[in-house]
Amino acid sequence: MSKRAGSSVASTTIKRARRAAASGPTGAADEDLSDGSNFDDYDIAAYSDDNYDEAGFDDNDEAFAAPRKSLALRSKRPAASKRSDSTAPVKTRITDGLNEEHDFDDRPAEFRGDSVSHLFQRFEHSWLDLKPDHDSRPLWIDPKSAKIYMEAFSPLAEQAEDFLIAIAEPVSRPSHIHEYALTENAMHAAVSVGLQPNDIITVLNRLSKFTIPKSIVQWITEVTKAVGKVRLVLKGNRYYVESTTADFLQSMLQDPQIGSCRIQTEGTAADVAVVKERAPRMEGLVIAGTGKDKTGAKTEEKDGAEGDKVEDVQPKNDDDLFTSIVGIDEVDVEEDDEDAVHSFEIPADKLEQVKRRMFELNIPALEEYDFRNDKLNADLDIDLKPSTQIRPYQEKSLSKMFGNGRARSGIIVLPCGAGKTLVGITAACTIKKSCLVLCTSSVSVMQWRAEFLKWSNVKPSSIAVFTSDTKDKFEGDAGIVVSTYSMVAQRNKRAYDAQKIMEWMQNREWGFVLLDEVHVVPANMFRKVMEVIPCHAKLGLTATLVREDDKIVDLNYLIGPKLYEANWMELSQKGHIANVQCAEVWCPMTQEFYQEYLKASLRKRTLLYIMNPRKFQACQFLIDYHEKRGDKIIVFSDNVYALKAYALKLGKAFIFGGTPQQERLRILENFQHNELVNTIFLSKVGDTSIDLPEATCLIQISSHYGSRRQEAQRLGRILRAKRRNDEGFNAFFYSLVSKDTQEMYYSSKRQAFLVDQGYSFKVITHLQGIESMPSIAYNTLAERRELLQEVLLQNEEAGEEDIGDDADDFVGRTGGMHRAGAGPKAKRFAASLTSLAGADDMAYKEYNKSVNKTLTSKKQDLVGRMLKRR
DNA sequence: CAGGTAGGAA
DNA sequence: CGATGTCCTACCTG
Repeated sequence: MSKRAGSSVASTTIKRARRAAASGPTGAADEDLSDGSNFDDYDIAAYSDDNYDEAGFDDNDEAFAAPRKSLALRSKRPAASKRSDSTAPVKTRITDGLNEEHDFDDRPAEFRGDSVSHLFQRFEHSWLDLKPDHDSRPLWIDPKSAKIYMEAFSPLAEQAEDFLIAIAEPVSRPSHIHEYALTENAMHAAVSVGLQPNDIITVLNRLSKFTIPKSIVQWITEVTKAVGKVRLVLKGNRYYVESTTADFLQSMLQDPQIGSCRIQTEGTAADVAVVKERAPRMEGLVIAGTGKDKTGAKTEEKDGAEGDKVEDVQPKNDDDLFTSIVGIDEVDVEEDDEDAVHSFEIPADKLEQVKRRMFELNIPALEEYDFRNDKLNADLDIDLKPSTQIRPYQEKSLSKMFGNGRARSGIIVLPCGAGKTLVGITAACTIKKSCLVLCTSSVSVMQWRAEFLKWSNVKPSSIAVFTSDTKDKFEGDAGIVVSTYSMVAQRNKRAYDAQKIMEWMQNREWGFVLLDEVHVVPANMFRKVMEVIPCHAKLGLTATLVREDDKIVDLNYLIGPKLYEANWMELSQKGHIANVQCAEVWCPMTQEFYQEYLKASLRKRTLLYIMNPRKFQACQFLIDYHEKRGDKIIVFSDNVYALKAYALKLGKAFIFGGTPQQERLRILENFQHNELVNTIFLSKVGDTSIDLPEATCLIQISSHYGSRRQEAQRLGRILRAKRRNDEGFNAFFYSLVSKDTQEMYYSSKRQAFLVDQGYSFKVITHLQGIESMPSIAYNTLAERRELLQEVLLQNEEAGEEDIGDDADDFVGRTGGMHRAGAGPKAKRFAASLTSLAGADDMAYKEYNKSVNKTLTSKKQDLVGRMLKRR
């Protein structure tokens, strides 16, 4: 277990280079991003007078009055006006600006060209020869950073995107220019999905505006050299490492870590057992639910694609797409495989170790399950109901999984509400073996069971539920078990019957494990699941493949490569998920609150900016506005005190962790069906593990801690809303932020994920008509003072408790003990799988910079200190 | 059903 | 740079 992720020196260098490149604002390539950096409007003077309305921009657009900003900034850039060829220089400007105090934009354009040219050298690409017909080719490839920029407006964009998804990791996909990164993981995944390195290079070359740089070609060749040569298979409940070339296994066994894990069979140590076997092809396999309607569904999906210049072939299905671009015929990718397969055995408990080591050695193990030829495990009688039709993108993701007739392990990333469950169920119906479904909460356990019964014809007695409440077994030889991660990963004492079930589960061979919310798996406890359950194939499902620690890369060897990631914007355009208008509402602090804020300790500040009366008013206004429109509104607050305070003041129902199950159901029932209940308040419970009815409007009142996952998950709560597709936007997402507080920092961080998915956040500094709203709360100074007193009192109480706790700490509090020294050291850096889902994030740095730029010196000090303190 | 314990998330 | 505090979940026991 070497600490240093032991990739080769070369790859480390590439990683470093990539990291350096990633420290630029990843999305800056697209003009949408400049909307994200709207801090140029920042005006610190706003809170010195209590005049809330003056800062407003009365640009009335739908419900919003949003500032039209930053256009000036863009036009100030030098030759950058030609967007398509200027992405890199823009990045440079911002990146270097972070390290230096001066601001390039202050100088006239004609001077800047010269004085900063040295900064562009790294990104100077004019030496690359554009092809004569470069206009019709959509890709720019940066030889240094291995980033690819795609012109999303190109006629070939759709095809290019299919290709890029397969070979690279999407970094940012706003409307015009999409950014992808070529990474080792993506390459591994591409090859394991069946593409050959040469084909990748060929297609890239065809789509690129200039001949691919040598460095990229070399890198691709290098990285993919060993990929796909080795498989990991489960046979008769034993794990084997398998390859078509014995040499590979021999060299792998030279590695001490892997060699020591090998189970010695009879014969000399150097001898590798040879098994005769031929890998099956895709032929004959039909993914359930796709049936005959395949072409019909495809045409619907493809109708956005316009004329194709390069190849005049309209691809009929996914495989054809590649071949039509690549120009190779139905050549099986395993053509050069020999019929003989060599293998050696490893024990189950060394599985993770071996997989990790292989991953480090750049020989990622393919995990494929030849389920059609598995005679040992009983078949499960399950099929999709005839009425069930899966959508094109769901089929596409599954075709990645079953591409060669076997089931590959891997991860499918789909936005919430896009039918992840159905993808999982379809996969289970295709494999038709015993299946284990793992979820994070017991609510979703029940949901999964219900969905299985809804979409498939599986017998209810074949689906067992295994939680602390219910401990079933299924009837017959094969079946489905739905359970929670913690149930399976439990390492403490178990209840007697739970123990029984666990033994039963461990002694059978699972054909298929479905991992819901797979981003939780890298957590220390949950990864244990992988050792405990013997399974052939694993499929991870998630909407947000991000974590705020660096563990997301571990999924590469814990589960497998990312097989498919959907483009949110595309799904939204095609009407599969709602079209959401996102907005950030800036609420100035009132004078008296801000005074306290500046004095207060870190903890008090949180409450102060959440309870900001202006924010409350904004919330009240938005609720009123959307209720009148007939929207169903969910209000989120992380802070329970604020949640209660808001809800009680507005007379709305609220649910938090302490709400009993009965009452939750009652409230949700009312919210769903009662015309009079259109708004509910939710704490963190709403993020996961509550089956929320459909809502069309979402308001966040406290959004501290920059959790991108949470933000995306909350947004996902309204993606299902599709009722009013005719009106353009059919869902609304508001973040209420107290101006000039730490909230601004968190907010920008949280938005990074969604921005990379292509969402643009409008900034609202003034809500039209708020001052004329009759029943608006806290409109008098007296009321606000009273609220302030209450908040401060609340803080006092909390503070006193804290002192008590601290005193206990000296004695040694058990609560704090179990954490001490337990956690592994997590560092944060831009790593492959992370950035794949849009994890690279720079917004906050820009924020700091531009804030300071606009401040007067005295206040700059103040705010500077304030920002540093966090 | 309450209370305890353990764990995750940022 | 690590510990921090809070909220929430799940499990088990009495």
